[in-house]
Amino acid sequence: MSESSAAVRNTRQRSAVSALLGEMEGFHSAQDLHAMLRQRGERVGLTTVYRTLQGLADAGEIDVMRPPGGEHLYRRCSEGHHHHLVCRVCGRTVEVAGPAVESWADRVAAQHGYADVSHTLEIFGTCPTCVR
Amino acid sequence: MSESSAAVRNTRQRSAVSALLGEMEGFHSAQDLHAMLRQRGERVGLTTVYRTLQGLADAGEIDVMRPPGGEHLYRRCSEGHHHHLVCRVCGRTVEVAGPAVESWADRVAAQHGYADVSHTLEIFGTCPTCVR
DNA sequence: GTGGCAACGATAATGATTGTCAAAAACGCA
DNA sequence: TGCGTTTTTGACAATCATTATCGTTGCCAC
Ligand SMILES: [Zn+2]
Ligand SMILES: [Zn+2]
Ligand SMILES: [Zn+2]
Ligand SMILES: [Zn+2]
Repeated sequence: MSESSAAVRNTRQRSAVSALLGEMEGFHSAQDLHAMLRQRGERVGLTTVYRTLQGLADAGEIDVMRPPGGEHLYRRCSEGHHHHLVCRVCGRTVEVAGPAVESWADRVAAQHGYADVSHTLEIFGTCPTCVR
Repeated sequence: MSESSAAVRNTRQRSAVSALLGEMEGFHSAQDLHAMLRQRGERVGLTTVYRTLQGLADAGEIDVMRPPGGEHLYRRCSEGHHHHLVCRVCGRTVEVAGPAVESWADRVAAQHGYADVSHTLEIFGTCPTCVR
């Protein structure tokens, strides 16, 4: 049987990725983060970066965004359901909450008899700094 | 100067793809559509299906959706800005309009000084038929 | 008709992500 | 601190949807 140990081990690599995410402002790709780690002299494999990010995402500790025609982007976020206002240029991100939107989505889905409702919502724009 | 011809030629292949899209209910992938065309005996290359779909999308005649971890999906839609309530199982789609959401997104972006605002929004669920 | 040029399509290339699996490292326990 | 078990790592190969090539085909304006 054995529902033994959840067994999530502390490794140098995991710490490095997590720490890096703590310092980043906007969203960044796995390959970006991997490159940054190498520049810092941290020795972490690309595969491990992908795996770690996926794990953190599954655990709800970071958010994933999949922009049109690009790689997946990751960012450490606050808890709870929220959405993002993201700068197309630099990735700077503002977390936004829209209770009205949430209820609207659920209501619309219910009206059409859809169950197990979820949604995705992202707002894109050019941030004050990047408008030049 | 010549603002000559938009030069969009009528071809058997383009007609076939467009016609097929007219009969489909929900969203379908390029590969799906290509397979359906072949079954009908239509001789259309996969590359052409991709190209045609992309062209139609650029022209605003069809909508594209990029579900998590899957291929791009295409569907012929009505004109104007709208969003989709999509069945995770069968792809059945309802077009929904949410003026309140549109203005909310613009307002939020403006409050933070973001310009050139756009957004993406999709609602997912299980349609009445697929709930069994 | 016919010539120019867009469209086609078989094929190769791309590129992010995932799978593989032997070697390395954690960690509970002695 | 040493050991065995189990997880994690990471170099490399594999996947797979999409895109780029580029010689051929065929639309269509004249
Ligand atoms: Zn910016
Ligand atoms: Zn929401
Ligand atoms: Zn359904
Ligand atoms: Zn909208």
